[in-house]
Amino acid sequence: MQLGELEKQVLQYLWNASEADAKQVHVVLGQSRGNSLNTIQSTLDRLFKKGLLSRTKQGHAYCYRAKVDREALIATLITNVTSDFVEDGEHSLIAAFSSASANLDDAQLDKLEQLIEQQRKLRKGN
Amino acid sequence: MQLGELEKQVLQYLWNASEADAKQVHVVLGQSRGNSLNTIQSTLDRLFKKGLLSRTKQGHAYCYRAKVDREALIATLITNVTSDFVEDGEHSLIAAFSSASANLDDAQLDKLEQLIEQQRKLRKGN
DNA sequence: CAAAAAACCGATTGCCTATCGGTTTTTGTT
DNA sequence: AACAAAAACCGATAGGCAATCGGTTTTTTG
Repeated sequence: MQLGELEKQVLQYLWNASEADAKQVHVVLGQSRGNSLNTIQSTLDRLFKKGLLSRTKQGHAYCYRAKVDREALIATLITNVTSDFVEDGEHSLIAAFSSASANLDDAQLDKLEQLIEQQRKLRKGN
Repeated sequence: MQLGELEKQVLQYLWNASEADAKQVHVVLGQSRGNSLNTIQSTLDRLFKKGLLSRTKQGHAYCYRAKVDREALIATLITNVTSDFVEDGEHSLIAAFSSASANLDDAQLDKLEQLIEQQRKLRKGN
């Protein structure tokens, strides 16, 4: 799945705003970029069709919400872009880590280890 | 940077073959997919221009080699696709792990931890 | 130097985002 | 119910990139 510039900005916006209709998004993004309300509407619709947003009729207009959070989207994008290069049984994140680990600083390594521990504890509980 | 289907296959091929000219790639990939030699040549050229392959005149024809290995490419792709979503100082892998950790099985968690350790040792050495 | 091989150029197709104009459908108001 | 305004929807166009080749130019080699 390919994301365009405007689509990314809309997503960012909705992660902050939690919800908004086309008009609101237009005021913030469209205005500054010089887009018409229509362009914003199309973009919201495209994101909706891609399953990245959910929407509900809120009286007058559709009210959009991000359906995936930032972390989940990042994970999806990584999987998509790497899947053709990853072997069976190999998880793309792990393959990715193998290649990117040198770019992580010590603090980030700590953080990751910490997240792993957290995940382990979570499992024991179940 | 966007990679097409054929481009990916060519890369995979070169990671295994270590080096090859258009003709050789064509025999293996083009034949089965029904591409002309020309298509293969264009693709090799496109990958070369993208900096993913290097080439040298080997007597008669260009001899291509992968300039980046699988892991490095994966790392690059991940960075590209996620860069708009990660904050300064944050690494996309860690953001991704936060959301994907639940999908990793125990063995994979082990593996990851192991890789972290390995990376740590590597650093102490320097 | 001439034939064959390889490289290069340019055009076409297909897919996807961005962008809007214009039409239809909904809503909210008399 | 009737209408005007708002919102949604449809369809078209432009731009970017991969895939695909035909055809021409340049190299190589006998």
